[in-house]
Amino acid sequence: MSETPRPVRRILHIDVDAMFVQCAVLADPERLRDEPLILVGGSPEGRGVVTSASYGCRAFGVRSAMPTATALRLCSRAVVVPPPGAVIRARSRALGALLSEWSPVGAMASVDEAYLDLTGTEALYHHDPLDTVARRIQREIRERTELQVSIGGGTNRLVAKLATSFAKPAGVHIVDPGNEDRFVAGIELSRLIGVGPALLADLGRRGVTTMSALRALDLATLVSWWGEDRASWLWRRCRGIDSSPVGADPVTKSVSSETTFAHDRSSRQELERALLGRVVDACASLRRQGLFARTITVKLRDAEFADRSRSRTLAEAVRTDRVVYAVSRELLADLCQQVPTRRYRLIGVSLGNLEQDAEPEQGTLSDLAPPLEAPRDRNLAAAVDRIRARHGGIIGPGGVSDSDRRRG
DNA sequence: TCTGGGGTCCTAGGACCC
DNA sequence: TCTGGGGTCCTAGGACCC
Repeated sequence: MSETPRPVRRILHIDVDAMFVQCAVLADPERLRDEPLILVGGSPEGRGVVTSASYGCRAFGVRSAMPTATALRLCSRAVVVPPPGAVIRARSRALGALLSEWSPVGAMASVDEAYLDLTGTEALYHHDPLDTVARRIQREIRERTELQVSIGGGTNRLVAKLATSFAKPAGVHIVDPGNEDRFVAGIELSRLIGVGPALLADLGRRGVTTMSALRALDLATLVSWWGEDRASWLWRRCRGIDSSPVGADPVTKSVSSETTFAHDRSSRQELERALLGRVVDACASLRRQGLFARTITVKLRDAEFADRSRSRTLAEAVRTDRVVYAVSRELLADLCQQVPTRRYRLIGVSLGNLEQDAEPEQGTLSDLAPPLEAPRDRNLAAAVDRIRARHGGIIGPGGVSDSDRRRG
């Protein structure tokens, strides 16, 4: 079988530097424009953690996911602000729209990062080196969205993303074709995408603590440890090999809402009240995206940080607070019965098995059973959504939700 | 230091069907 | 009567990422 040579791919990974911090400044420039020490995250009194820290704070050792209280001990002069959700979503959309003008093949990978496949656009951009095109894109993003980004580039997504960390902040780092293997060889094992604490510990137990030690192993050894799939994934990964396409923006697979209590809760009543707030929040998000869900999952995290969940898949897809809460309440009861602990730190609900519309099929048994959601249920939910959109989220069945109360 | 909230993907076992 | 293998869906849990 003869293979036609595939063109060398030109992939960019665009990553907004401290996106949440930049957006906080854009949301409140008067107060924050000249402030070098900004922490975005939960309140230090509660159990909040740092979502994003300005580079000024990072110089003090502050990192994201660190408890806010700890971060303030390291950097006491920092200003703590909540995530500016609306600005983040708007700038993220603007970034995505701008990038789509540079290439038809691109995808947002999260609110603050995107991939762009420029393969085939060489003539369009005057056969300029990838580095030159990247800097042009970077400049245009700055001018049109006011966002500072770093850009990594290479022949595949993995290498492009790894390259970005060498570009931060505000830089561009391109790995030339043919240099992928050497480039990845010089990277710390813990920075390899997909290698987290658990895999690192597993490797450590087997005496593998460095990238060079991992790369020295043959595929057969890795297969004997983990089986074919995982072994070949890691074998390719530590050599910078990745043929995955850039693709399109991903479709939503689940919608969830969860909350950590300021203090552990134990009474069923308190848990149900908190659960209702999460259901109202998740269902509103579901409807905003025009979706229905068939699977409902309730999650509890106990004082020892152990998670337990119960889920149920319904015969038809639903979207109203009433039905989702009724099912969630039963799942919670089941969880409380089975789990010996009586103190919980977190409760959440997740909606999965999503569908674009939920028209009942004709001529099936569903004609015989009454639907879970009557049209009037859905109309009521839609009406509440409209009122909430006008007045800022104060209506819910049974009262004010947790997140609404926080907004005050 | 004591651990958020939004997600995606994977695995493994069991049920059920062909 | 006994046995098998593949496919799909569901559930629970866990790893990982931003």
